Formats: sequence, structure tokens, C-alpha cells
Amino acid sequence: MQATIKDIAKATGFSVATVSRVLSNKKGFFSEKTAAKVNQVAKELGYKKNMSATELVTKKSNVIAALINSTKTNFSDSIIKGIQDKADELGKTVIILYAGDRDARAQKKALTTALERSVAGILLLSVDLSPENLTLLKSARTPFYFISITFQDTALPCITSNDHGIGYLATSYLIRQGHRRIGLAGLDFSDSYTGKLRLAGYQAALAENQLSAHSEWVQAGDYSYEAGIAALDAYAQNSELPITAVIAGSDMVGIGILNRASALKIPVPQKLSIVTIDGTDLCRIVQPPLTSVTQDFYKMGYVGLERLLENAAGITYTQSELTERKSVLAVKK
Amino acid sequence: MQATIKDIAKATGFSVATVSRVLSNKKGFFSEKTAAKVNQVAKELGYKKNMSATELVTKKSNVIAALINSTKTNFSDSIIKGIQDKADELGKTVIILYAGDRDARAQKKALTTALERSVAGILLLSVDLSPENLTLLKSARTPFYFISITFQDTALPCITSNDHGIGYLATSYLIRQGHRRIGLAGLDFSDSYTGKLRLAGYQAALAENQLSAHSEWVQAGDYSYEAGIAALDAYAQNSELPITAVIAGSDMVGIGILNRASALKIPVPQKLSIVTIDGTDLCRIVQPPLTSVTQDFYKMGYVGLERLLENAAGITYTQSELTERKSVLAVKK
DNA sequence: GCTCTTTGGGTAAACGTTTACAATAGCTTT
DNA sequence: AAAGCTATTGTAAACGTTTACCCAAAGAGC
Repeated sequence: MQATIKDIAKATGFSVATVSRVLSNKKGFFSEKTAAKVNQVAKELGYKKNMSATELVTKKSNVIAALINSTKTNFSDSIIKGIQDKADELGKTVIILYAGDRDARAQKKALTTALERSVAGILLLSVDLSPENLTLLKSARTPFYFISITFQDTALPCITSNDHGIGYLATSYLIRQGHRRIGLAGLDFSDSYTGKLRLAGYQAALAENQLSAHSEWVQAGDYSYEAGIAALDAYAQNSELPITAVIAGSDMVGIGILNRASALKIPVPQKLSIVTIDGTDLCRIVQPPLTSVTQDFYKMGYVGLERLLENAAGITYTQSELTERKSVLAVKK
Repeated sequence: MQATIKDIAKATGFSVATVSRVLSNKKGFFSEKTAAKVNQVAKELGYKKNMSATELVTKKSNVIAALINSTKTNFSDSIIKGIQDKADELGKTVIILYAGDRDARAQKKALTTALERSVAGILLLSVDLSPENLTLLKSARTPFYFISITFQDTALPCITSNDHGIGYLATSYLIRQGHRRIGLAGLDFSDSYTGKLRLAGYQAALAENQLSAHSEWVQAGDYSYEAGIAALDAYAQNSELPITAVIAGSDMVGIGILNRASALKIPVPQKLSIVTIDGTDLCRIVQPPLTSVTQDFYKMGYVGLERLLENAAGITYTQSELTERKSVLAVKK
């Protein structure tokens, strides 16, 4: 028996209309005295607005759904923090929905949950929608915005890092430190567009310095810790490492490489320098702390929500920057 | 203009009642032919149920709200995974709400969001509600259940690890490994009951072995990385460490201790053994990997949801176990 | 004293579902 | 043939809000 505005109306002697007006603060439609009385009775009765009813009649809601990918939530935290902060400023409330991990069924469930509740908008944090789910999303009238994911289809509204720039930044930094044989590890070049762009950035930086990558320098992977392990094992097949530095596709890849290197007694950074892509807190807590191309995840969330609400189209980029820690050694020429 | 059941009714020639029955699959109230037709038209029109309307009339919902604490989400991930899996089995959907970090305002907002949407139940993942928010929660008729948090008030329904047991387990393990001077670091003994219980378990194990703790052995903190750093600095004030092993209040504390130790050239585990409490993936990725008392977070989520729905009262404990990695050295007597 | 605003508040419809209750048709029983 | 089922469908009320529209009283201006 939740108390309703009817109960308040009865108790105060006012009509439901008046009660509704003071409770939703429609200024200028009631007197102070009325408001005071209504509010007091509402409190006494433990009144709580029934959002279903409100949303049913107003046909709008101030909730934003954020769909997240169940894996790799280590940077989602920052994105969500950004979203949350912006939402607070705007008086929106955000609900987070798990969209599984490349699982079309789970994606669909999360998507319909959001759509059925007619949320004001949907944010998708690195969720790579299956084609039919993408169609579903597009056919709904709910605004949506992707965060931290890059598509071939540039028409999809999203905010993300410039992945070409990331590859370029990491590579040219290592070149400036004197490295010439530079690996690239743990990126996925097949279905993910992100991987291809970073690779292109890497190659561009190399080419600009009259270098070119040997094929064994680039080791594909799935951005995981295990991919890092596998990459280092591939590099370490011969007694001499073919590279002096490696760019890891993610922090976890970087840590995998680091740990495998230490298991194989390859000192980092003396024998192998590492630059990691992402720059989450994980970089700080390993030893040596990993130099990284740090993405501005917080900002992605913060301005992502902004963009969603202004119905922006196209791609927005956030700035990445190189954060020097202790995993890169400058080599003397 | 989302299509509604009215539109489908018009298009098919049936009444809204029939359409509703087909769409919500009230078996035995319609013929196959009818169902086929209705479903087809629904699909054509891109019909999506309006949950607000449904919830308004049925006064029930199958969504579970999970409130989480914005910090320390590193183990929340496992808990959420558990919740999610159970929810999938049960056909429930879960929405995650951020409840800030010991911020009564944010807590209240998350709480009212959940309450206003009349969710089927509320799960609170290590959120330490302020007194007034607790009252608010209790006064609502919505079932709730705490996960991974212990209260003095044993009437509060929750599932968590046995914190006394954790302290005892870690300590007695170290004693069995031959340690006699054992520290305890990074726990909060003031407002959090958890810290007190773990301390009691620690003391119990010590006492059982005719040992007792020197006051400088236990260093309070707030479960953070920085608390670990501070604890080690406290231990390392004299040239000789007062302890041979330390129990870290959380993985982050353990890593803080580890890194500070390595900065000070104190080899782990040769000069200092570390047992960490939590046992998340973080333990695996540092060097040496940290031996831990591993809590079963996944299970907390999984059975937490179960318990919530069966309206269980009182405390349920999940089992913790000691996971040996590489941060503890057995000392010869 | 009369009309015109302004202020405060009431009436009732609408939002999209679900479901109790009725109604019909076609059977089966007796 | 009357009565009773069963299967299928329809009618309409209900859920708790919001809000367009209406109304009355109180001043304001003449």
C-alpha cells in the first residue's frame, strides 16, 4: 500500500491535481501554505512517486541507460564516473545494464530492457553490437551514442580516442627514444576496426622514419593478459629478442608481457621497453610501472552523455597523451 | 509514435484484450491462429511493450536494482557476474545503480531511483548506508539484501564472508608457515564492523598459539593502495622490520605494501611475507603473485539474489579459502 | 458598481497495459 | 432437447500521474 497522491489529496482536502502540482513543483500554481501542508502530509505518509505512472503519462523519462560489456570493465569505471558526474549536473539518473560479452542474446536483452522503459537515451560503452541488434537500436526512436569504440560506419555517433593517433603516438615516442625495432602486440585485427587503425598509425610512424615492420614484430591477440603472455613467447623464440620495444594493445596485454618477460629473466626496460595503450590505474601498480598512451576515459563518459543529449552525429575524438612511467629505456644511438 | 497494442488490435481486428493476452503469453486464452496473426503484425509494427504501463497495472516488476559503491569495484565485478547469471536463470533483469562512496546524498538518490520504480528487490553491494538512508530503505516495502558487508545489527539480511574466519584463516596459515611476528594492515577499525571482526580473528589465532600482537604490528587504514604504502613505511621505520609477515586488508593494500617494499629493497617474500584479503585477479598480475584469502564474490552475488527473492533474513556466510601463490615464505624454526 | 486580471485550485481525460467478468459458439452429456 | 462444458473473444475498469481546461474569488482600474 504505497501512499499515492490520492491519499495525500484525501488527507489534505485538496484535489489530486493540486497535490500533483506541488509535488512536481509546478511553480506558480499553488500557494506556499498549500505546498507546506501537502509536503508535510507527503512526508508523514512516506509518499514515493510512482515513476511508472509519471512516465506513462508524460512519455518521457530522465533516465539514461548505459550498456556495458561485461569484460574489460577496468576502464569502464572511469567512463561511468564521467557519465555519472555529468548526469548529476543535469539531474538525470543513469542505470547500468550488462550487455554480455559479444553475446548477441545478452545484448538484445539489455537493449530491449532499455527500449521498453523508454529511456531518454542509450549509451553503449565499448559494446560491439551484432548487426541485427544494431538494426533494432536504429529502428527505435531512442537516441543512442557509442563510447570507446570505433566503427567503419562513420555515420554512427560515437566518442572515442583517435586510434590511428594512438598507434602513431606510441610508435613515434619509442622512435624518439632511439628504438628502431618496435613490436606491436595483443591487438585484434580481424573484426575490430580499432586494431586496424592502431596498426595503421604504427606503420605510419614507422614509415615516416624510414622504418618498416617485420611481420614477426606484430603479434595479434584479443587484448587480454594471455595475449600478452603469448606475444612475449613469440618474440622470445630465439635467444635474441627481435625487438627492443613493444607497444601493448591494452594494459592487460602490457602486464602479460611484463610478467612473462620477468619469468624469462628479460629485464624491463633494460632489454625490452613497453608502452601500453589505455593507461588505467593498473599501470601504476605493477613493477616497473608502465609507460602508457593514456586515454581520457573520464572525458569520454562526461562529454559522451552531453553529446547524446544534444543528439550529436558523427565521431568525436578525445585526446590521448603519453604518460611516462618506468617501462621505457632510451637507447643510445 | 511507438506502436501500442491498440494499433495491433486495430490492424488485426481483435480486441486489445486478446492482443495483450497473446503478447504476454497467457496460455490457454487464445488460439494458435490468433497468436500467429498478432505476433506477425506486432513484428511488422515494431511493437515494443511499454513497461511503465505494465508495471503500473500489475504493480510488480521483474527488475532487481543493484546498488554499488563507486569505489572498490574491482571485486564488484565478480559479484555482479553472479547476480547477472542468477537473474538470467530466473528471467529477471538487473539494473545497476551507483550509490557514490559513503556519500549520503548519492545513496539517497540511488535508493529513491530504485524505490520509485518499484523494483522487485534491492541488492546493496558493500554500500554502507547512512542511518537515515537505512531507515528510508526499511520503511519502504521493497525487499532488500546486503552483499559483502557486515553489520553489527545482525537483523539485517546479508550475505558476506565470515570476517572473523578470514582473519583467523590468514593468521593461522602464517603461523603454520612458521611466522611468529605477524602484522595486520590497512583495515579500518572505526566505523566498519568488518575491520573489527578480522582483527578479532587475527587475535584469536594468535592467542590460540600463545602469541600476542604488539600494537605497532597492526596498522589501520582505509583498504586502499595508499594505506598499504603507509603501513609499510610504518613497519620500516627501524632498520629491522618488526614483523616477518603481514596480512593486508585488501588486495590493494597488499599491492601497496609489495610495491613500497620493493622500493625500499625489502624482498618479498624473503624478508616479508604477504597474505592479502580478497583474492581478486589483481593478485595474479603483480610480482610475486600474492597469496590470498580468497573470497567467493561470485557466489555472494549468485546466492545473494536467491536469498533476496526468498526474503531470507539474517546472515549467510560464503566460504573463503586460502590461495597459495608466491608471496609467503615458510620460515624454518 | 462594473469589468478585467491575476491567483489558486478543481474536473476529468489521457497515457498503455492487464484482467475480472461476460458473452458467444460449438460441443458433449444426459 | 435441455443443460453444462470448453475454448475463444470482447467490454470495461483499474493502475497513479499530469495537464488542458474551467471556475471562483480577490484586487485593480475605471
